[in-house]
This record gives sequence, C-alpha cells and structure tokens, in this order.
Amino acid sequence: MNEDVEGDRPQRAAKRPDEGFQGRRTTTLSDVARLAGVSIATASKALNGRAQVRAETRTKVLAAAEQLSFSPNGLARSLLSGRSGTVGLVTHDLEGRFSIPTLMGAEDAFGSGKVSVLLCDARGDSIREQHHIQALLGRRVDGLIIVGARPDPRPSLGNMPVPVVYAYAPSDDPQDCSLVTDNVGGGRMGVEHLVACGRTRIAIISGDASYGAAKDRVIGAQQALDEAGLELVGGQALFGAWTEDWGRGAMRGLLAKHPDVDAVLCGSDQIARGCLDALRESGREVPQDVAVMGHDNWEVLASNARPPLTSIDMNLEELGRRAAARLFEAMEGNPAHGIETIPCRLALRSSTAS
Amino acid sequence: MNEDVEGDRPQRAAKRPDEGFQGRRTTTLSDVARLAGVSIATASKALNGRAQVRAETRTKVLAAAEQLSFSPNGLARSLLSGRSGTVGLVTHDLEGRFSIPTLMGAEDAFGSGKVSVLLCDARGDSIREQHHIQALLGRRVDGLIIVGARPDPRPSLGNMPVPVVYAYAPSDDPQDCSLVTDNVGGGRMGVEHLVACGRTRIAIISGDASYGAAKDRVIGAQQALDEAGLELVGGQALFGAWTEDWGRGAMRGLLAKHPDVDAVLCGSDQIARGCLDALRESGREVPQDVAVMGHDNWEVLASNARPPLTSIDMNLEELGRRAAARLFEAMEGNPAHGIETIPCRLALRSSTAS
DNA sequence: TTGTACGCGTTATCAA
DNA sequence: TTGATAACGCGTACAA
Repeated sequence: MNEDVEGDRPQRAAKRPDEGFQGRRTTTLSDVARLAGVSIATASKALNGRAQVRAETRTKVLAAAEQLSFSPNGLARSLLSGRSGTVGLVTHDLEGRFSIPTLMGAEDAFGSGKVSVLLCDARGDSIREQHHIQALLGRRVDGLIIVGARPDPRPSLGNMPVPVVYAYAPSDDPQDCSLVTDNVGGGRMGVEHLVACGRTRIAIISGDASYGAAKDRVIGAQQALDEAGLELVGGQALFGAWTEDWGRGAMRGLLAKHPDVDAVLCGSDQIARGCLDALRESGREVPQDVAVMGHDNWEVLASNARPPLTSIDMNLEELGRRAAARLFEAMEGNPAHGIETIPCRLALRSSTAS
Repeated sequence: MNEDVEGDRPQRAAKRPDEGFQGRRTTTLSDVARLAGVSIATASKALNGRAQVRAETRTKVLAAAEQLSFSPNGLARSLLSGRSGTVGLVTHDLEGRFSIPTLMGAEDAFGSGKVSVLLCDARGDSIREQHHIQALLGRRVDGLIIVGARPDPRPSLGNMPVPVVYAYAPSDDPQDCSLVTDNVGGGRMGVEHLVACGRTRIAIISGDASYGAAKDRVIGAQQALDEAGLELVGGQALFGAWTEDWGRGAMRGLLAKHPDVDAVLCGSDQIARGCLDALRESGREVPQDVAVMGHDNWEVLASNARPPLTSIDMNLEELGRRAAARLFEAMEGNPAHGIETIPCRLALRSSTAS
C-alpha cells in the first residue's frame, strides 16, 4: 500500500475527505504551473492568451496543461467573474409537444457560445416552479426562461435578481418580456391560404374553447373571412376537444348539414387527422372535393396523413431562439418589455394543393 | 443623479466593473452578518443549523437573512465542497420521441434533491458531443448521462474524470454502465399477449431492418412463437420503414396473400396505425377479425387510433430514473458495470381486447 | 517578462 | 457561544 504511483507529491493524498469517484484529484492550475516551473499567475496568463508572457514560457505551460489534461475550474472562474454562464429553463410541458422545440431553439442559440442550460420541469405546479427557481437562483444562473404549457397568460414572477423571459405562455405583467406564437395570425394565414386555393365554402373545426389559442385562431380566421367577403359555413366555428375523435365527429356532422363545404380549417393536426378520416369514409376526395388544414405542424401526424397535411407551423424553435436572444440582451443590460409575437409559417403539403 | 436610494453603503457602488443587470449587487453572507451584528462564521453556522450557536443569535441572523432575501452562493459552496451538484445530460435525440421521457425520468430522480441537470443536445454529431462534454466537465458536473438516439451500441467515451451512464443506446465497452430497453422481451411480450388472446395466425410487420431494435423485437417474438408451437404467418417478419405508409402497404399485401391472419404485431405505433387503416378499408373488424399491436406506446398515436391501440411501453421514464440512480451510486463510489435491461410493460387498449 | 498577493463567497477548524 | 482564519481554484492589479 505504499504510494509509489504518480510519484509527484503523495503527501496530499489523504487530505481530501470524501473522494466519491476513483480517488483521483482533478488537476488544478497550480499543478500545471508547478510542472511547467512557473508561477500560477504566469500559467494563467499563458493559458488565457495574455500578451505579457514569453513565447517559450507559453509553450512550456501549454505542454504541461496538455500533459495533465488540465481543464480550468468553471466554478472558480464564475465565482470570480460574477457570472455563472448558465441560464435556467423552467418548463411546464416537458412531456408535451410545445416546450421541446422551444427548448431546442434556446439550447441552439446559447449552446454554441459559453452558456449552458439548466433544465427543470415544473409540471404546471407553481409550488414546484418556485422551488426550482430558488434552486436555480442559488446556482447563480444569469437568467431564466419560463416556458408555459399553453399560450394563455400566466402570473408574473415579479422582481427577480436576474432577467426573466417568458416563452409560449406570456406573463400577465406587461413590464415583463414575453414571447408568444401568433395564433391570430396563424388563423388568418390558414383562411388566406384556403382562399388563395380558390375555396369559398370554408368551415372551422377548432379545439377546446377554454384555450385562448383555440379562440385566437378562430378570431384571425374570421378576420380573413371578412376581408375576403366570405361567410363561415355553418355560421360559426365548432369547438370541442384537441382529439381525432372530435375531428371525425365534427366533420361528419358538418357533411350532413353542409354537404357543399369545400374546405376545413382545423384547430390542430389531430383534429385534422380526424377530419381526413371522416372525409375519406364519406367518399370525398382531399383536396379535390374538400381541402383540409391543420395547425401545429406536428411532423408525425402531418406527414403521415392521407394525404399529407398542410399545416400552420408556429415556429417554436424560432421562438426559443428569440427567447434566448432577448434574455441575452437583458443580461447585457438591454431588457425588452411587453409581448413579442412570432409569426407563423405555412407548411404546405398535399391536403390543400389546389 | 445622487444615490439616495437603497441608503446603505453607496461607496461600493462603483466597485464592480460590469453590472449587466439592474446594478443591484446580490447580497452575501457578510451582508447578513453585518446586519445581524455577528461575524461571518457565526452567520454561516446559524443559517446552516449548526448546534454551536445561541438561539437568540440564530433568530437574529435568520431575520437578517430574510430581510435581505439572502440566498447562499452555490458556486462558492461547490468550489469548497468539490461537488457542483449538477449532472450533464447529453442527448442525441432531443426532437425525437425517446430522449424526452428518459430525460424526464432523470430530472425526476434528481430534481427533488439537490442535483440539477445541465442539458445539451448533440444531434448525433460526435464532434458536438465532445465539445459539450468538455464544456460540462469545465463546469465540474458530478456525472454524465449520455442518451442515444436509437438502441444500437455506440462508442464508449473511455476514461472520464466523472462517472458516466449510457441510456437507451449502450456503450460498446462492457466496463461502462449502460441502460437499455428490453426489445427482445418486448417482442416476446407482444406475441405472448396475442397468444393469450387466443390468436394463432400471427404476422409481424416490423420497421427499418437497419435498426437493432427492429431485429431484436422480431427475435423475441419468434422465441415466443416457437414456445407456443406456432408458425409465423408468411414465414418471416416483414421489414420496411417506421411509417404509417409502410404499415398500410404491408398489411394490404398480407391480407392478399394470407387472408386468414388473425393478429398482427407491429414494430411501432406508426406502423400499427397504418395497419389499422388498411384493415378497416378491407372491411375487417379489429379486434374481432384481426388483433393489432403496436410498439412504443406513443400516446398521441395509440390512444387516438381506431380502435385505441394496445402497445408495448418501453418504460423510458423508468429507464431515465434508473440511469439517474446508477449515476448517483457511481458518484458515491459504487459504480455498476455492463448493460442493464429495463423490462417493457403492456399498455392494454381495445385493439387486442379479445 | 515573471511573481506576489488579494479577492470572489462559503464552510470548517481552531482559538478565544 | 463566538470570531478570526485558512482553504477551494482562478484572474488580475501591482511589484519585482
């Protein structure tokens, strides 16, 4: 049991109380300095590319660092600089469809640089949210992104010691910085596309009326209809649930009462899938007889539909990237206020190709 | 522009060079100590519930901390303790279906306690993976979880300064600790369920043959068929793609050649959805005439199917939790080795209810 | 060009 | 019971 390995300074071996893993101490800057035969300060300057160091010395230090596979301790750096280089991302919809692209966008916008994302799932529970936020603040995150589960306003966190950006679900305080998808614009875009395809007998099968998203999309669609001088088939949008079942049932009812319908704008891709099924079973051809549009552009549903489904894409990744950008700006001292709306995008497939 | 706000110690105001946000310095332990009229050491003890402090003093300190809404600097703590209380989670499939539940399980297992998750998306790129790992190591994560995009073995990261656990995609080094889903067992479970439902003319429509998962599931199914003394309808499993289209086409072919088939085990829920469509259009009743099973238990596909789809659930959340647990053990000095397999679970719905 | 010394915010150890 | 002090690992004035 004599310590004849790693011959250098065995007397430190017993100093650390609680060596969880492998008992191998991580190498520090002073290890590098010692091996290179210089002071810690010089080693630091050499490694950080400071100018005041002789080329030969720098080479020596770099070699030593390489040999010891030195990696500077970010915690120590952060402690010194006052910024941790991390942001907290608290999501309320990790299992769901909406937070993931947002998260990807944010991770994307940060990832390349020197910022890492600490992820927490609060699952719609404000107690848990508070808990996570305290933990993140304790870790001295430089900022927070709060991702909601649905686009309805949520209570503000109030004054926080770091900048906060709300994504998908806006804060109810207009002083906060929020980013949301443009549901009104999405609905409008849907109708405009159908009109451009030459449709005039348009119906809307929306989702759960308790969601602001459902109503907003209908509002936008109605605006576009008005501008085109068209009446909604059936007189009003149909509200129900975000399911295929609802889409099927509603479509059947619609066909029974208004067999001359030539386009259906759906509140989600799931609803649209139900519509497509009902139409096929009634013998209608899509898009020849009836055009169908979804919303969300959920790839697995839209691409695999028969025919593949034209859908409104909410640009969630862009929303995430933008949230990250806004947070970044706020961290630099230029906070934005109010609600910023990210425009939708048309994902064109065959279900409307006129 | 006189500083007559926050009256306390304005002379420090100009000390910090780079006040990104609000110019408000975060309160430190020494602020608390000063306000409470005690030393830093005493304040620390009081806040951490150490015994050697008078009750009255503790109250005083607690009050001061409360008043200043003090939150201890985790970075300083970590620097001292040598553990950051964070783990890095590198995923290769953030947009996909499999990493999210795994991630949730891991977040769940850690989240309640004192560990936070740093998330990185490497997108299947080993360069990016290496980059992220270096960044995480620089942040002194206490461990790493590597989540693959599919269950085929992947190259080991080799010796790392912290414990590593591989989830979903195992490492090719048996000395590493990996957790995977039981694809063989899942296939077996599928056939056993169909046999228990009284089916004897079973066919298999699998996915992309280049995936180990596709082949493994078939192997397990074949074992169960052998044990039941049954022959596979068509003599062999059909391989194709992970799409509804493939499921539809394959099912049609199957019905043409083997109209007496009474059960189909599918390689995924998407494939199963295609099967169901083809069966319905051929006039077959599910499950009366033909039972159909999926794999993955992808809620949005399985629950909304007609009829709702029985599926094999891979227990990915459990896999994530287990990965977190194994990582935790390794961090405590008890690393596990080899590949651990998480059993599947039957998600029973109407498409097989005999 | 190099080295010394200080501070970042905590906790633990000792002495008072 | 309390307080001064030494770490933790690094960057950076300042002195040599």
